[in-house]
Amino acid sequence: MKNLYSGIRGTADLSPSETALFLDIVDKSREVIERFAYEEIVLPVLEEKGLFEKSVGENTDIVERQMFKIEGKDIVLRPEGTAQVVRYFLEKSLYKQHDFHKFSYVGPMFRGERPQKGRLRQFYHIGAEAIGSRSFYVDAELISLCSAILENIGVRKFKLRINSLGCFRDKSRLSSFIKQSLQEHKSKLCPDCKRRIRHNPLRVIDCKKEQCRAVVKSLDFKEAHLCKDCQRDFRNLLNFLEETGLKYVYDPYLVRGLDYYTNTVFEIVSESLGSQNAIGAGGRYNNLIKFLGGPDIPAAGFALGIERIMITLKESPPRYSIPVFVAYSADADSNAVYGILSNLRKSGINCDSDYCGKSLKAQMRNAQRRGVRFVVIAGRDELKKNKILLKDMKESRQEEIDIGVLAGKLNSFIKEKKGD
RNA sequence: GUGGGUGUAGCUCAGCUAGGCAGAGCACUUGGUUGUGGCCCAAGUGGCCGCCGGUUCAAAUCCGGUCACCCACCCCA
Repeated sequence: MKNLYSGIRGTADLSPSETALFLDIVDKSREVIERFAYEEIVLPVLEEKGLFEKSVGENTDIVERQMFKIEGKDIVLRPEGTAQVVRYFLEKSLYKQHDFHKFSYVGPMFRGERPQKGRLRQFYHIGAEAIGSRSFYVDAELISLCSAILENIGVRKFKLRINSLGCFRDKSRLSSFIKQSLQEHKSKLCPDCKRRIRHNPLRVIDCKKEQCRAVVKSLDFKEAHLCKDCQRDFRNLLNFLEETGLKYVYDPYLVRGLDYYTNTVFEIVSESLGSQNAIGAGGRYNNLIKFLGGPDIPAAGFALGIERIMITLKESPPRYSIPVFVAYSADADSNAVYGILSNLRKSGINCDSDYCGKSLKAQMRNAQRRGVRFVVIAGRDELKKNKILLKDMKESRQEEIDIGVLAGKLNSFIKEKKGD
């Protein structure tokens, strides 16, 4: 036998246990997101190409070569969520309804990168965006939401790195400062950085290579590029984070690659991830809404990568198992057997049976393997008396009971033995 | 997009250096006195050795290509 089809490169199939973990992460995230009063929205996977060119930036890798395009149309599979939420916000003129909005979303994103650990072509984001306030308390709230989600999920070791790029003017100033001052050190930089000076000078200060780090350190700019307001806001934010007990690492060399970021940028990294070590990242984008043709409204947000969170969690949640299995002997009346199964389900009991005509021994083995607590054994003689055997697998005890009281009995057993 | 590694049973892998019947463990199926799980024992099922081509009497093994996966770079969440 030969498989005719295989999955698309860079996409993943989640097994039942992986799916359980995935859904657990989503559930626990939603729990926290709700507590922080962000409203979940579901947006389409298809978007106009131009939206991302304009917001994420035409010179970014994402836009230049990682977007999946629909043949012959200016439509792409969304590579990220923020631009899309802003598109929705503007299209529905939500700023006319209230001046402040908080949204969250969960869904697949698509980028045509070469697959690697923690890097798929279809991957899932959990994101949150707060639109309409300049307050640093919003930045703090997003960061605290982000870490509360991770804690609730059970991600143990993560680090928050934070920086401020400053407002649009500060950011451009920093950019040209870097560009200029790096020209004379150009020969000392790695080939990648030599290229970066031209189209994305900010990324040079984020380079991990020793040689480049040394050059960047010698520039010693830190917060020098920030205007008074931005400096004050950033200080206030860091102060507040400290007051509320949120640990962070101030990293003046942290840069986010998307064009729309201004002021606060942050990322959450975990060491258990390998080279794709960011589980989440975000920041302010005070100019994006205006840039996309809307009013001058500030905003901030973040996104977490579900697959990357899954990698950091070694333990899967305990596998779902049914409490009841209906086994039967070969000579039992099968209508009666499947009738019992059906009635148990009507009584709200999760249960299963054998559909392959296996021996009773094999059925018992199957039930054991699946972690079933109670087995209903239906034999010909018992069925004739309108009875069955109810076996407690853990206690290794069984008793003969009337079919009429089975569901009630099981329901109270399940309640009582829950968790043991 | 660049570099390196790996493709053999459902899973984890040995076999490849030096060509000669396709292997192990786990899992699965059946059985070990009539109709009962775990532990143990026995037997059994299961492979186009990723794919295409070349060399050879003979290829999982050598050579060329190709695809996929993994890791790193890059990029990003």
